[in-house]
Amino acid sequence: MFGSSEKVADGAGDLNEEVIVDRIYQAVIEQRLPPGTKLSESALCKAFNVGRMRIRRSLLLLASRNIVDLQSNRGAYVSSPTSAEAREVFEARRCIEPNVARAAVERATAADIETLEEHLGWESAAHRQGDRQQVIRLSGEFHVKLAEVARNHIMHRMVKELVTRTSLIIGLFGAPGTANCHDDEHADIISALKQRDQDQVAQIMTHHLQHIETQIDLTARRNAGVDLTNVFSDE
Amino acid sequence: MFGSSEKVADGAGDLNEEVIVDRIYQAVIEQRLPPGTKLSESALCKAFNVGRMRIRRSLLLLASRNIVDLQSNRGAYVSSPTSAEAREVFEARRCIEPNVARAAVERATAADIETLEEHLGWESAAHRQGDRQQVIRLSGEFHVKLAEVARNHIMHRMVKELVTRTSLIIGLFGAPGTANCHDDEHADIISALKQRDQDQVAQIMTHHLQHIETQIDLTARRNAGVDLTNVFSDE
DNA sequence: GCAATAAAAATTGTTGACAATCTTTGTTAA
DNA sequence: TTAACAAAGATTGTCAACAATTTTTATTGC
Repeated sequence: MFGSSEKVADGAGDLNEEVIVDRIYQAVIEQRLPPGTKLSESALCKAFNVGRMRIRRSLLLLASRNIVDLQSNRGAYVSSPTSAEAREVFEARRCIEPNVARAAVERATAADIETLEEHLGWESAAHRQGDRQQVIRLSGEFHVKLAEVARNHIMHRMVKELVTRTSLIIGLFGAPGTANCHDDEHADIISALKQRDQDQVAQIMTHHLQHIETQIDLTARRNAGVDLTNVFSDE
Repeated sequence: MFGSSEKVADGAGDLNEEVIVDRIYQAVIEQRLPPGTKLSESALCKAFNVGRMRIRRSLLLLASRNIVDLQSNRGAYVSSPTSAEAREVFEARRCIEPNVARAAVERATAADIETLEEHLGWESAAHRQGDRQQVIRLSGEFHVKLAEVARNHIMHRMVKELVTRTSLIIGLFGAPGTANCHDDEHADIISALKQRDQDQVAQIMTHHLQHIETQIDLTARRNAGVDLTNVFSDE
């Protein structure tokens, strides 16, 4: 329940940049790291129990994905997308994800579909139990997992970045308590996937993304800051 | 004509990572840095006249875009895409660039079209003069400039990365002397752009990308290495 | 009490030295 | 001559100390 337990928990230790970047991605997706949160080097060093260089490299990578802003001599902050940037993110998703879904139809194995259905099960379970954080995490991850099924590393990486940024956008512009997605639309996607109907999958995805975009309002801006030590504790 | 002139030329100096990354992108696009070329830190330090840290950060950024491979304890090498990766790059381009072209139709100003036509002029001039390196550079850049017209930073960045990787792929798999694109197809794109016909622009782009993909053969693999000091000299 | 200023603390940026690893060179023996 | 091995050299990875900047705290004057 405290940051340093990171090291204690898996004493094997020495996480590489990829792991650190991924953990921060996760934290952003789950909205445990709201936009604007300062990511100080020393705090991250303690949280992940690694040297400062490792952290700096991780922050650079996150900045190159627009997940954090690196301000000269002032430190790293979780990115706060502007409304213009938000529009770009959604446009990019509308361009890419329907095609990702198409590719997923082409390449989905029975095991893939099973995995997605299992995921959907978790999603609706979290929804029923009112576990908001899990709902957020799982609904975002659905898109990433679908991109995995598409078996294109470039697009997978892209979707991961876009989903993460969407989480930030929803955190800033969405109505409080709004999740990323409605799981029933995810169910429709899986259903079309099983029927191997590329056009329909693409169409549902397009509509789904439009739906998400509808749920946000580009005016009000919440701010927030959290304690890093707690964010990265073992749950 | 030699590396250290870099500093002498613009003594203002102190290039930041963005500039260094961009210059290496350029060099890769123009195939002055063939796949497999070792990018040793000391050589780059001399070439750009910056400290090692700056170079290491730049290499990390390039690695995160799959332009260079970072091998532990062995150094950085210009990426040598496998045939599988090549397929992923082309698939990604087919997914993204037709939509980029569509967006460009939506947002192109008269000035934008003029810029593109001017660029096309340079392209055909280079083609006529048989200046292969310029042909390569300009034909790749056309796609990047089109992405600029689309006014979406995410997609612009994406196209830049994909075009650069395509240069590597052509260098490895393409017939020797093959350029990136045929400029007449670029002319068709501009023409459709002027008519504001989104569907047609997308269709031409799709066909154009297929054409590029056709020109490569996924069997033979050339190797090469060059002298860094010459590559980054002022032309 | 409040604003402005100055000192102190904390944080980030950079550099250089050292350790670890790989590569090359040279030597020896089969 | 070739292969295996050892030493030397070069390159990359890491760390700790220092410099530069920002943020916080304390003080002074109004």
